[in-house]
Amino acid sequence: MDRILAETYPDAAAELDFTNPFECLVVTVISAQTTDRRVNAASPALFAAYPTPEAMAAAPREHLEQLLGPLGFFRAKTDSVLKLSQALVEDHDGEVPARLDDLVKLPGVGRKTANVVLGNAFGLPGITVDTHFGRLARRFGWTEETDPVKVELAVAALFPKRDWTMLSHHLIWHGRRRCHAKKPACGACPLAKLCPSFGAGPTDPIEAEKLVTTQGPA
DNA sequence: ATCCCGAGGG
DNA sequence: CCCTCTGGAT
Repeated sequence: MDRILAETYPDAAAELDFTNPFECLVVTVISAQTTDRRVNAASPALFAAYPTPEAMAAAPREHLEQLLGPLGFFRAKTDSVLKLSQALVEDHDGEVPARLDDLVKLPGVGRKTANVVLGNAFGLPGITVDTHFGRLARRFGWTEETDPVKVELAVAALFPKRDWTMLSHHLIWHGRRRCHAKKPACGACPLAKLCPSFGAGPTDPIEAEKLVTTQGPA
């Protein structure tokens, strides 16, 4: 299945430059409620100006707001990256911690963001459980999403190679290119044969949500 | 109108 | 549980 996704989303590899933990962390934080295209457009200038936690912690708020403007929520995001950088400097010696417990204690970092950093920057078990993945999970009827261990087990069964870095990005691209919120491209979906919502099941995302008994992934 | 690689606060 | 933060693409 890893191979199928790699062939289906060849461009996902090009987007993979999240081995720098700080960049990975900041990019994920500012990605909230925004599209990856705008994040990718804004990121080079952001990290050219402020490549480290120390530099970003000392950045003028006005300049950050200008850089983050096109993303939306720019005041909240400026606040987030400033507080995040300051916490990294003050509490973690300017380094991004590689443990889930430490990551979620950082201001503005929740479980989704922490898992992205673990999976992408550190190569540890941690998948990108974003809204894209939420749709996929609902379609597959995974109702234990709130238990991250269950989610990881389910995904590991689907992707036995467990290349967490590529998996995270393939799931993102799968959400972007196939498993849309509205009008999903089920006909071109590489997971169609495995998806309970394909064919007999409802393909409309609103109908598919009725399949679950609990909330989506946290 | 709806949604996007969410988190914090009430 | 609810709400707010925000702008651009479709």
